[in-house]
Amino acid sequence: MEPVTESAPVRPEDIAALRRFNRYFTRRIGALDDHYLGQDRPLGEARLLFEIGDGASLRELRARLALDAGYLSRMAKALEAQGLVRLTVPPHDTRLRLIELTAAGRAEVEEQHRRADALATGLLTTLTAPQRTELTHALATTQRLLRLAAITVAPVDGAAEDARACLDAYAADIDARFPEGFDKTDLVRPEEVTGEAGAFFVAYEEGRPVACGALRTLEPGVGEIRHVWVHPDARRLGLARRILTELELAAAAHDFAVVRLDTHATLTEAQAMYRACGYTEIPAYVDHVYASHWFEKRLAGAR
Amino acid sequence: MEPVTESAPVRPEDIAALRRFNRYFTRRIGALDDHYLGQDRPLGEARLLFEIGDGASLRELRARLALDAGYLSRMAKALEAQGLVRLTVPPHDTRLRLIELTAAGRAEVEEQHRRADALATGLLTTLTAPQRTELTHALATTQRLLRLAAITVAPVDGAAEDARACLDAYAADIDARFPEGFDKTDLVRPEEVTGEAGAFFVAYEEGRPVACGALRTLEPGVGEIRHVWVHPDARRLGLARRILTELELAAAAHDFAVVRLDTHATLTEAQAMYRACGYTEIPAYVDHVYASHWFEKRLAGAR
DNA sequence: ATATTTCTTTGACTTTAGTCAAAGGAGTCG
DNA sequence: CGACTCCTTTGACTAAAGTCAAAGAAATAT
Repeated sequence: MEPVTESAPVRPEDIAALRRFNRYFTRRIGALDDHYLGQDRPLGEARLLFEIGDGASLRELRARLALDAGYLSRMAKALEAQGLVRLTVPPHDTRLRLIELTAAGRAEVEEQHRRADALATGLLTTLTAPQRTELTHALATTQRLLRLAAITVAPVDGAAEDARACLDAYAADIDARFPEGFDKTDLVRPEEVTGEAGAFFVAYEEGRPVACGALRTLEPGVGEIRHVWVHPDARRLGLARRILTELELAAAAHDFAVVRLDTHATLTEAQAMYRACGYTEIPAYVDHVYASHWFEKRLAGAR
Repeated sequence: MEPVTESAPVRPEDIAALRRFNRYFTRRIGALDDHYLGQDRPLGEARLLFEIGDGASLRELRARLALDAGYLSRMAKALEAQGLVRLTVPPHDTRLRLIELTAAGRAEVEEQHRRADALATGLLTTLTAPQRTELTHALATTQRLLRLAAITVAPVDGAAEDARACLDAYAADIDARFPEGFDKTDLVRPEEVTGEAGAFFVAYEEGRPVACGALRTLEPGVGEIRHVWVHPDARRLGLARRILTELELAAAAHDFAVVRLDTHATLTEAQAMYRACGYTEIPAYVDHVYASHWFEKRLAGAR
């Protein structure tokens, strides 16, 4: 299966705007940043130092920064020789190396932060207070949409690791949020969301699953949307809506004429979203302890 | 003399927003771009190729890209050996080298453009049409404010080269725009905008003068603001307003209780700006052929 | 016309960044 | 226990990026 999203052709002016911005930004700001941040230190080392944070294993850093093992090993050694980091062997797995900042290393990172702050401050001082606020809003919007754009939604098997991870997180979320708790046996079973029976989608941001949604057969011709969940870090991006769209497309492809779903009374934003997406409230079609509102949408595109 | 702008302290949340964005953008988008753009070619060469455009001298490129002379010379030779550029000697100064793209070089640059377009398109396809529009607006706002933030306004001598360049551009602008034309002898004389008599400000973007404004003594205690001009490429950023603010601060520092200015009937945006900045329309205080509206502002901060 | 400056080229380097493969010690799984 | 996998280290490279200084040819300033 491939992604099922269909979308309008991208307008040239939007492409041009993005490219113009990209060019301006990398030339003017990004370059500055790298230059000031590194100062005396090679950029690679500076970046590594920065990424260590409160300690990490070389293995993690290698994955995160996409570095060659040998290259990283040597950089770590170089930083150790400069007294900026400490390399230790974790007792639970002596193959690994933990790397953490020494006091000197922490001072260096803080100096990096100070410089970056000074750079940002220098830029902002020339703006008036309302302009700064406007900029902050525009940056937030830009970042939100770029993040959303970089997230891909793909159909996955309900039994796949990513799917289970999302469902577990979903269950834990619900369980923590509602006094009724959440009974894990109430989750969809993999076979309910596979092939003819239904569908399961996972959204990925930089390779990590950050949202999911399930579609299963409620009765012939009627689908049920369940477990629409978004990782806390990825909320307020408009991701739930995208998952919903995918699920509806899948529902149409499964020849469902109608999809239904239920939601909890306290999730008012979710309810607002469903309404905005064309759902109408209906009487209870099923009884879950944690459900208190039921919605339905008639699908136009069923074949 | 130093810049006279006084401004509110920068709020930490604005600094944080800018840094967060910077980090996200350079990591996610900027990096991608470089990687795809270069492809088989060293990044340095790819960038150089891109910057040549419709031809340039090595001297220009050296300044623009901040490259070492030797390094650039060698890269140019490498590109020439690959048949992508042609190096010629301009007749008017045989020390210089002009570099221009050959057909093959142009094809290569176009390929770069295509790849960058494809990259941008790929990002944008996952967004809905309204989201794309929203992104484009947010990008435009961000870029406008970042540009504005990166522009510095400095007092310069009225006889300085940059000042004269701005005034010449101003005069040419007016001359082209109004049927009455513009008589250059009507420009302020350097001594009118120096020291006790007045002030002259030039705004710089990446080292180039992009706007100016003059303050001169009209009569004791009364200043006159003249020649507020913004380069066509730097309009709609809010730069005129910034120049105006600088001029008013200078006027206050010169103990002017009042500043006046005149403007042409057709410059309705300018008039709106003056009104928004606290100017009120007054009867003619002087007669320039091209003036048809006169404004005045009483300054609070005169010492 | 002479001195000074400007611009490019060349030689001789160094540093940074990165790759690849071999090797060896530690876990893990059957 | 043995095979296999994982993680790091080390050696041996290469390519890219960049620096510095000397030198030569042309323009420009005095």
